[in-house]
Amino acid sequence: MGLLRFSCYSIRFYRIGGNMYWSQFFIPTLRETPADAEVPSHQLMLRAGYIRQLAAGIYSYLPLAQRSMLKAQAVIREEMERIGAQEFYLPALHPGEVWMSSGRWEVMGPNMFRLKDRAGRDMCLGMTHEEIFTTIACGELRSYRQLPQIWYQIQCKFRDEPRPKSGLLRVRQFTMKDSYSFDVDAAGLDRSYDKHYQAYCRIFERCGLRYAVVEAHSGSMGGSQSHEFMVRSDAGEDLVVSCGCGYAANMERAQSLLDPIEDAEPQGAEPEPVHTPGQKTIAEVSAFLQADPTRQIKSLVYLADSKPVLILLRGDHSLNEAKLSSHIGTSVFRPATAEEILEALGADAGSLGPVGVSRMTILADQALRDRRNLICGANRNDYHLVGATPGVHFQPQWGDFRLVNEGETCPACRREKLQIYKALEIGHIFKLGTKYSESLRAHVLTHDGREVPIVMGSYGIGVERILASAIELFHDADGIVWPVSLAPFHVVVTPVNFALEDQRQAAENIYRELSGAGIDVLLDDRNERPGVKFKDADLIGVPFRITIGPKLLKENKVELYSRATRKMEPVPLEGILQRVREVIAESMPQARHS
RNA sequence: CGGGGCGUAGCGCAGCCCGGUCAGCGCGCCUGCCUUGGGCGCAGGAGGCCGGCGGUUCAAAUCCGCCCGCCCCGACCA
Repeated sequence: MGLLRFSCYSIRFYRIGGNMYWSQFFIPTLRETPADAEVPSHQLMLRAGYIRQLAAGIYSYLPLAQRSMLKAQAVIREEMERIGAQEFYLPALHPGEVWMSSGRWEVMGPNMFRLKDRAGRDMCLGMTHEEIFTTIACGELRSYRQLPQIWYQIQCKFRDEPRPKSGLLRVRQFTMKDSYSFDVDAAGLDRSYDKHYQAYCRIFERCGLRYAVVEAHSGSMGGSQSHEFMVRSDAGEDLVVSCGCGYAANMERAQSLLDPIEDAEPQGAEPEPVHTPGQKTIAEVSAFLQADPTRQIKSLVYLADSKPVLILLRGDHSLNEAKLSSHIGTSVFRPATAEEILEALGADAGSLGPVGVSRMTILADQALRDRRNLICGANRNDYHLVGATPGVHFQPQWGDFRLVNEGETCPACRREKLQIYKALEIGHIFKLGTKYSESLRAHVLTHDGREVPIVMGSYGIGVERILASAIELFHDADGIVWPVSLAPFHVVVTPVNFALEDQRQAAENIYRELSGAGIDVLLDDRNERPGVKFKDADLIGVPFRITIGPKLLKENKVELYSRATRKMEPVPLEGILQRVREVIAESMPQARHS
């Protein structure tokens, strides 16, 4: 096949060699949607013959999918090379000890595939490659003179997801472009991070995606700053909080402004216990005491590193566990059980509060700051306290612990209301800092001879998610509508009746002419009725179709059809290459970022 | 890991409740004829140890038990 004629670096970024006759190319389309598929990208990739499932969250990529994967990867390679990144290829099979030295052997928990070799040594399948790249850096990078470095690879990752779902959107084996930057100081990291930010914008723009860049929570990666690249989609599992002013953040990280609340003077100096039999939820207490939920304190007990913590929120707010995790500096926490709550506070959930609590940490959301005369549980079943004032009757550590709600005020422009939508994460960039270089002892000497840990960044793109999100964004009732840059073929040549000599000759001539000019062409030589061929071409999403029919052919013309616009235009045979070049060029997504 | 659902031909499904001419339908596939501008028509045909194991029974796709797999919701998720 033509692909063999090119080394991978000589693939033009929008073209893959190898052109095919449909009757011989493996495109197992399905007339009906397989029952297991729910989201559009999954349904269409199955129906259009791109993928087949092997097991839960494990898919085989058929030739069409592989061609689109290579197209996406070619765009990625070009843009990574543009920022000076160097391509590696690292093992997927790792010795456990590397992960033990970074501490993530435990942190990754059951999400990591683990196995033993014949000698009984712990091994695992890589979920990501901070440890491995850092190990190389550790052995080889000694001097600031060698920095900065940006290293990357496009390689498969393994994660034993608790719940694989939605076709290629959440899987257990997938392809990731991961890169890592190595700098001598924070300013260098800022530059490497910014390069990646720009490169990612260019990659996703060239892939034709509509995306947003949001502030993100860095999670178990550690590190100080992080952005996610998100595609708005109902198939997504993340929530993005955004504002018309440009503010956008992951739900885990998002903040908002609240309308001020004026509290009445408390009746007395001390909180007053009131009998609230059977009133446990905020709503029940609210109704019983005729007090708005905003006047109540919601008290939650968590066990963080096995120690109980009391968390206070405004009655109508919800806990944001990502923010809690950042504040307490551990991801090892969980809600306390009923027994643990009773032991810690002497009452059951529904009657909990901070007043008089001394033996445990009290964390309070800043929405409660400067409030007074509030209602909270009394730590005595069926009793609440009225008139509690933070800072007076209890002394919490203040922080941001709440989930924002739609319609609250944007923290950036301070004027508009926030929107919340579902989104797919297609890329994520992190400033790691020295977390891995310290634990794995990757140090360099500075200009003035000091030994410092390398300052690192880590950057990922889910390649399959580029394809899946493109399909989520661009499809219709008939099938996929690929951006030209990702389509497995640019053009399908469809003679209405391939058995007729004049149509066959015209088709083969066009096929040869376009292929020779570097265009990816599929020739539909099947002995099928035209309707079948049109339906299949629409389904697999080829951006342009050249239809060869008897009437126009008599005038030495063929028809150029655009999958996206569904417009048809007659084109003279002798001008077809030129016209196809034009329409491909016109519809090829361009990077807006410089 | 909790809750729910499903496993019968390549795909989509019926049959199961009420055991016994139930191995069935549509699409796809093969052969022939026909047809060729949006999944055409006619005729013939191939294909399934009914997810697995065990039990009940004269008899099990059907009832019971265990296991496995897959999907959905939740938990979880760099």
